[in-house]
Amino acid sequence: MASSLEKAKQNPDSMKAKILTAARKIFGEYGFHGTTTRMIAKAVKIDISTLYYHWGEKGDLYEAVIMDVTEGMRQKLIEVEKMIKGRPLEERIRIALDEMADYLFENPEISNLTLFRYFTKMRHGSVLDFKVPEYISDIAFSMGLSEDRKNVPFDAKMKVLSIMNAIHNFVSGENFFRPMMQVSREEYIRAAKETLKFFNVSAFS
Amino acid sequence: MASSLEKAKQNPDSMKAKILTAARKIFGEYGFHGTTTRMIAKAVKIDISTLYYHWGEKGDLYEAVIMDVTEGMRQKLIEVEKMIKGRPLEERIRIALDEMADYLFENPEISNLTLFRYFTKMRHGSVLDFKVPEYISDIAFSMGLSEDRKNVPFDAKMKVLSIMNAIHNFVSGENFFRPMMQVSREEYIRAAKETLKFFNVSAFS
DNA sequence: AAATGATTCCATCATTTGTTTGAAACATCA
DNA sequence: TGATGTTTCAAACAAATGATGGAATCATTT
Repeated sequence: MASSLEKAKQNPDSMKAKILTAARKIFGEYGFHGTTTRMIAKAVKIDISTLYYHWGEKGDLYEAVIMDVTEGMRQKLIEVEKMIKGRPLEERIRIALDEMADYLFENPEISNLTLFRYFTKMRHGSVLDFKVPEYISDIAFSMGLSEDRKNVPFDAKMKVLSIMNAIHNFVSGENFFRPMMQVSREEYIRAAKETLKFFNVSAFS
Repeated sequence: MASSLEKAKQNPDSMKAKILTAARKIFGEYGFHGTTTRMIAKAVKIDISTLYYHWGEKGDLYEAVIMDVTEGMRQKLIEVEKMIKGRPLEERIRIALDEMADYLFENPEISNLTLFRYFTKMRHGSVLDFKVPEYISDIAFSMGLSEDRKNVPFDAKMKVLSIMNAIHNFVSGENFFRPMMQVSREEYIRAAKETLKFFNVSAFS
């Protein structure tokens, strides 16, 4: 399925991979409709037809981007789950929030694209909305909100959604919020993390 | 400034107002770039040139929409502030969350448009990013997070942002999250409110 | 070196999209 | 009624955008 994507990621210097990387960033900033194939081609400094040669139509490239960031998140979540295994709850929460925030602040397109997907209607209905439910359940289980990894209660899922979105909000909102607060990036990230902990640590105690 | 908008809102049956209402909804669903003037015209069942006759260019209509929803939020917040005045903190939080959630679930375009604005770059830089800081500060003050209405500490603003965005997330995310949870709208709204209270009540105690 | 296949670009097309023009329909009021 | 101003629509335009064909370039193999 993702063999085209996988091949592209194997060598990050390949044209296909470079296009994907640029597309990730630009789709993340402007959204699907706000992005033109020409914008992406320009960023990679190639002709637009080269882009089409490698990825086909715009929608296919977008789909590849979504799969790419989804896979990145999945990997990171597995990594974090290993880090926190066995520790006491409060520590688990603190570490997980820290790690996820760092990861997303370094890759803000992930948050952007994720929120885009949650909140925007695609003009031609997107046929690509699987997988989210999966890792929401995984996180819920990993946080001890559910006995059963597969059958996670509705309320637990809502909590996980709330936490994940809160992180995404601070990451994606940086460009809007930070100028309005007039703080440095470091200060902003520090405060975002603290705010996240403020709400989450007290809630799970 | 908004006299054109005000005039339109005076008579909700006026063509100008009908266009505005449709624009609110469609811009909310598809975002600025995802919306075409033709989509809006079609929704109102008028010719596209009639739309231009009343509102001028797309960007101006969008701006009017943003001002409209912003004003709606401001009004609602004033209303809520009056309702909760003098009550104990926990009650204030519960009522405020309930009220704001109800209001936004009834007017989801507000949440959509708000989040869009926070997270999306406009291709031609939007010159319209005032006012948000204002009412963030107002809420912080009203919640007792700041002594001074005008000079609200950074961390308090971050908390308010976090709360407001959490509500917006559930409202705007309904179309994505609810099918994935397989619950009714009522059930979803109930759970959203409970989740909001779960995080916020414990945090402020 | 020649042949083959892969990659890139230039030029171009068809559609969509933002916007305008000008004439018709409608309303208002002298 | 007729004249004047307002609102509406059909038609058109220019620019932007998604997409493609074909020639040129580059790389690889024989």
